[in-house]
Amino acid sequence: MRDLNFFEQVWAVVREVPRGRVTSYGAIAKALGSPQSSRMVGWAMNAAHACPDVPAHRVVNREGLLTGKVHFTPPSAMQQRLEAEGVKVKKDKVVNFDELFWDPVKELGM
DNA sequence: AGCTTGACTTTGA
DNA sequence: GTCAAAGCCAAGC
Repeated sequence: MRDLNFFEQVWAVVREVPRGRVTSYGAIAKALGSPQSSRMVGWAMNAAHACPDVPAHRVVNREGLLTGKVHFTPPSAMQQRLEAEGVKVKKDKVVNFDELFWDPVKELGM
């Protein structure tokens, strides 16, 4: 893990996110050791956009809001994919986010 | 080569 | 309780 760049680490975590589940930038950043590096998670997602193995649509902000949907192609693809996985999205916001939230630190034992 | 911005979060006032 | 600032790493200009 330490040998990988920040992006690689982020991708590794996001890739472990179960289908129909969502996580937050802060949770991933925290799992990497720096809760405040959540911004980089966003950049990582931007780079991960080219990686089909990295479900960036399952990554939302800490409010469960699809803040990065505008970076998708098309932007509505994010919500569409989430709904396709069983995740209800209302007004760009994940419904039952608290239940659907997937914490890498807790699940991965970090 | 250096400064600014960026898909966020936490903490301080 | 709400507003403002700091912090993180990388890419763009």
